[in-house]
Amino acid sequence: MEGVSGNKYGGILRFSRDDPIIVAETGDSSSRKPRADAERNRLRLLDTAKAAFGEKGPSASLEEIAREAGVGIGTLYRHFPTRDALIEAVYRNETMQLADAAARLIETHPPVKALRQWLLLFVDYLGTKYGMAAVFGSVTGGTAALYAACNSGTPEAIALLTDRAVASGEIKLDMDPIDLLRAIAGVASAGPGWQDTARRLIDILIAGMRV
Amino acid sequence: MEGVSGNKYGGILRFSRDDPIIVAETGDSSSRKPRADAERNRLRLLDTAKAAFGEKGPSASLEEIAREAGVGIGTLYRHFPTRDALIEAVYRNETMQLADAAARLIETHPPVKALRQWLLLFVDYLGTKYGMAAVFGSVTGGTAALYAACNSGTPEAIALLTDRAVASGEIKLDMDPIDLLRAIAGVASAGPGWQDTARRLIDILIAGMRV
DNA sequence: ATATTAAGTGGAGGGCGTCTCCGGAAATAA
DNA sequence: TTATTTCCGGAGACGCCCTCCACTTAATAT
Repeated sequence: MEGVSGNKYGGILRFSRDDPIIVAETGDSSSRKPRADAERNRLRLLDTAKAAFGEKGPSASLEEIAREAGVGIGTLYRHFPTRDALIEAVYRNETMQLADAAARLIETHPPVKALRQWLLLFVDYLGTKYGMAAVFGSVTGGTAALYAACNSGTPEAIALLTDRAVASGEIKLDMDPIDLLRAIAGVASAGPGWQDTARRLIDILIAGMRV
Repeated sequence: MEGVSGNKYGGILRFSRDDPIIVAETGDSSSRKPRADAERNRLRLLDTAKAAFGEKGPSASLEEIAREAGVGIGTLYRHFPTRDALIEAVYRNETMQLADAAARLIETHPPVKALRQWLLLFVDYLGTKYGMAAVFGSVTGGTAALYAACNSGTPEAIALLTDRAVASGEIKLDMDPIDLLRAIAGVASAGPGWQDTARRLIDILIAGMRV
């Protein structure tokens, strides 16, 4: 499992180092002000990458992304040393909305209904972002990419929802709740109409978790 | 649907001796006996590819497969014009065992138990064939590969099982049963220990389908 | 305004993959 | 054996990943 050295994407199976991405001006006092062109290029790359992943899935060509963004391939790699880093950066913003929605649903809905509602939102979300769905089922990206894409509050969001529902005594769940998302994303590889299937699956899952 | 259409060479996708499906024998009596070395190479390729997919997933290098099989890359492409064609050929035999198991379970177990038992078998199967699990969630291969890998009786097998369970009035299911497999395969992208998760998921699914 | 300097740029290049093409080898039929 | 047909196999064109480093340029110091 770990020894897969023949992988053509050298960095894919490595976990990303801690967060080079968030700018977070935590007073690193000594240094000079960051260059303006660097940040500009970073944003251009993110924009282009988002579009590319959206329409070609997570294995879109990085060279092409750089070309379309009008920067050299070296610049892309400087900003995002691995494909995972780029994917993570792209979807970080995106998935934050899901996390926010979770907080809102918790305040306005009873436990199980909130959970169900959020899962439905998750399906909608996968629907609007083809690349996103692919990331979840990705083989190329594997676990690393999955975790990366999730590290924006999604695990916490669903954990919050399921914990509350469990605490209310209405459901029981003896597995990592993120696997519910994996299961849902699993049907996203089906053809058109998968969203209906996904929604039915949600109801099955919730019914199956009820005590 | 459009994916596998690269079949410009006739008859390439013919399968081995006891395959009643494709052979179809439409009186091409005019031609000579197929060459022995061709069939030999085809089998060597299948063997090697099975091993390669098993340990490196469905994106294993075709060049390496050809090299290990001791044939030229051209020969590989002659027999299997696309990666999907090779994957399909490899897993056709494999999945037939699952279909057989379904028939057996139907005769020896009550409806729901048979279904559950078969799903557990499916998990075991994914476990022994890493490549197999990857195929289900594959992006590279996409839908085409998925369908290809499934076209060996797996859809029929699970349809049989679920139909029987539904007919018995014990469960209800308003979706393509193959999506149950997709959901299960979805958690296979998780890290080590995913098999336990998958088994718990099965129980949740079955509980959720109960009327 | 000019010099200084370190961060940032971009593309050439090596390695590996996919896929096509076709001259030549090999097996079958006569 | 010879003729005919099928099949082999690797060279070659091209794409992608990723590294490396000579050069550029924005931010500072003078």
